[in-house]
Amino acid sequence: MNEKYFPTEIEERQQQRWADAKVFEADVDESHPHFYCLEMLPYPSGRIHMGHIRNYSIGDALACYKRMTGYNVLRPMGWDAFGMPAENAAIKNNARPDTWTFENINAMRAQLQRVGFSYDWRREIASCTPEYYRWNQWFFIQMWKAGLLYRKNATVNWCVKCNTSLANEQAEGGFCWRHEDVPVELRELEQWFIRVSKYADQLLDDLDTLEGGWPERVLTMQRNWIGRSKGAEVDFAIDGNSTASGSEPGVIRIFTTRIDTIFGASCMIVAPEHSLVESLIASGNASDELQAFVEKQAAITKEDRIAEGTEKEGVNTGLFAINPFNGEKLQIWTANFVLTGYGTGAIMAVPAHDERDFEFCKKYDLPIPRVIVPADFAGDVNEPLTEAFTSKDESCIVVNTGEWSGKAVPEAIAVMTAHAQANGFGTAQTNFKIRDWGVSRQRAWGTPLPFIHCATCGIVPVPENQLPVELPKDLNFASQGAPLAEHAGFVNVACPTCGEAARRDTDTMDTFVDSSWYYFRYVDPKNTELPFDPKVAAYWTPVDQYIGGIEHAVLHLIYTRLWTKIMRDLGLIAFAEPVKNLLTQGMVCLATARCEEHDWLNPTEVLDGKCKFCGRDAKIGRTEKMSKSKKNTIDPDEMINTFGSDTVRLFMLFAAPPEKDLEWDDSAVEGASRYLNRVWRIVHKWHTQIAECGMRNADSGSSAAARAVRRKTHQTIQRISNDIGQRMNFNTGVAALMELTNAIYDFDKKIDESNSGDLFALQEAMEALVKMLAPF
RNA sequence: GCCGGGGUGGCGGAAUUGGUAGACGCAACGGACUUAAAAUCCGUUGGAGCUACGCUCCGUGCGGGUUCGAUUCCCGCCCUCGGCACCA
Repeated sequence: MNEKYFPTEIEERQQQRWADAKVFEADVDESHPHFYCLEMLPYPSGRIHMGHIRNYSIGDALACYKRMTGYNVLRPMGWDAFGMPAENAAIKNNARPDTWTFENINAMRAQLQRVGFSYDWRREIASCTPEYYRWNQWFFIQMWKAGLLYRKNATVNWCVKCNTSLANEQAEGGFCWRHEDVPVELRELEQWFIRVSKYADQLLDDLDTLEGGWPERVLTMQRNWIGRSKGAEVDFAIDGNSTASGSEPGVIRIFTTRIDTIFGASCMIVAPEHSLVESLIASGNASDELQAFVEKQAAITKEDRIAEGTEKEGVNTGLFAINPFNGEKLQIWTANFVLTGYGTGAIMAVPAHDERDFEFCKKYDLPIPRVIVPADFAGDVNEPLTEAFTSKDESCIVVNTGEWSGKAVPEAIAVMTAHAQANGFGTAQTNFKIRDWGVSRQRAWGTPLPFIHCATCGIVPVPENQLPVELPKDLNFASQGAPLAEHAGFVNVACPTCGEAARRDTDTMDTFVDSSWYYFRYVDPKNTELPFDPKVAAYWTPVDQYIGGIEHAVLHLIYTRLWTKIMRDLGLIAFAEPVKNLLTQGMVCLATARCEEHDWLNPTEVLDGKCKFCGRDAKIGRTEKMSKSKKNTIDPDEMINTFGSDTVRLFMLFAAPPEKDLEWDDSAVEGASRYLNRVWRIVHKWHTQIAECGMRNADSGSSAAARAVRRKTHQTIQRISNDIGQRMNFNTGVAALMELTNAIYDFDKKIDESNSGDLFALQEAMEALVKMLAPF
């Protein structure tokens, strides 16, 4: 037996047949259950890489399985086509970013088609086309009208490499999301913001409805990022006699989640940037020590100040505040660990029940009165604590707290908040870590903001019948300035309201706007009246299965959830969450190799542990995510030329469960290829005979061997349904098919060709095998 | 420090949630076919032991526990990978 199949030839022929038969095109069809299978759309960088192939192979297997089990499946693909690399290429070559982008799209589309992914290419979108981005502009105008979009002067994150401002989500930990080694600067800029705060509660609460469908860690990351804390703001009057001038009574407003511990307040602490400190210094009444401390803190970046292990430091301001609950006079300090930008920038320090406050008050010898004890507490409340008591047990009891003593913590919080409210010195308050989304970008290759600045009318939205505001094709990228602002034909317009000369907004939108709603456009990609027809969207959406990388856990995936809620409020859709099930696939990894002389080496440049170029030892490093800079990449095209796309896809689905990282292994790829050849050979050995004899009666003289193979066939069908349909464990599904193949080979040795029952069992097994292999 | 994942052969990983641990594959070794090689096929492959064509014991990070039975459940540790973290 020397037959071998030639994958490239077969695949090409088959792909043509699929295209001719339009098998992947799906439209609204109420007679079938529907399934929306979506993968995160790629940025058109120029080349498809293995990470893409893995992502789309997972989606393809699922989509194919769903189609085969009777679903009407929507499976689109598109391009996240605005962004920096195109603009950088334009600057470098003084060329047009659209030319670069579309060349890349064409190349990458051809690659994807060659892999044979089952996309409905009629629905392809590219976010940089006016047909697409006009709806970004339309959304912005709707949001502006609804008060969800506003403009303000703000301190924003600025990446010098991107040469633009960034949203908070894109500057996590003080570094740019695209340039992880570039710390962001802070700049004052007038910017557009989307009012995320209005949706903060929903964004958090609705995460509960995703439980089970989304990975726990993504839910956790989002919960952390949204960062809700419920508490109260309380005003502490500043003791008038304590100010040097005696003329400035004022208050300090603090935020606390534990108003029940207010009798345990030992002192007040404000941030060094707090207005109280500022005015104290301005009035000349600050001590030298205080002044020096504030200057010192101002010189330290926020990241350093909150870094782990930074010792708590503070200075007494000399002022006093009055505890509104018991009239106690408290010293007011300033300290490095109290930050502006969270809460009110001022706290009451309750050292007995907060570790940070404990550390601080211990250091500066401030009192540590205890006001919370466990329900079964039998000791002496006034016994000094050796550490903060921070139990979150709801049965804990409030003590030494006047009329509220003896109440359990939750009740104490409720009634004490009510008391503060009733007496006008406090209110219930919820704080969030998440901030409004700064969406302005000082770049030219993005969606123009559809607003006009008029000296008399202020900000005027472009009338909807004038959309899209198109990006000029003749921008000058050679100049060092901002191409849009320098383009007179773009900038200078008549005000739509008064007709006087006015200026267009010359910033563009964050590209995360494009990806926040793109998969709604797929359902109705040619619509010229609306972003999409709500009726068509009602059929296909929400997305049944979304597949993509974990890196978007708090970026894209939080923005798109927000956008969905906004679209719901605009009446376009009727649900709050866009994605029912999320799969975050692991990375594709490979060992790195490094030579002293030639730095990172491609695996093909290492021969027997030596560098191909100089013969020095090539050190094999850790396996890491494939990346160009480390040269540990494998080119999908090369692999497909050698083995065929079916082998590459089968290997990726078989080598690891989808959410785990996958280590590239050449031998295992060959194993996948061997397996497909094995299937091909056994089918070719028998297919003529089977085709000739047709279906046989299963009962006629079925042998023990035939019964065994039939049992295996049906067990395998059961396993595949479970592995793909329920668990999305493609690796065990492939293993099941390999077992069935082995069983067929066993049977092949025992088969009695004159026994029609044997032939039937063989036909049934092989037909089932080939069908079940199709999704992979 | 807090919240999640996870720890199983030489390797990637199974065990569909309390019922034969190591499926399937890779690598390795032995054999068949071949003048030879490739390809293919067959066999062995967690460890130890034995009176050895079968059987016994030990084995799922460590120590206990529940159970007729534990990789799976409970208690206490260790390690590891993510996320969060002076958030008041």
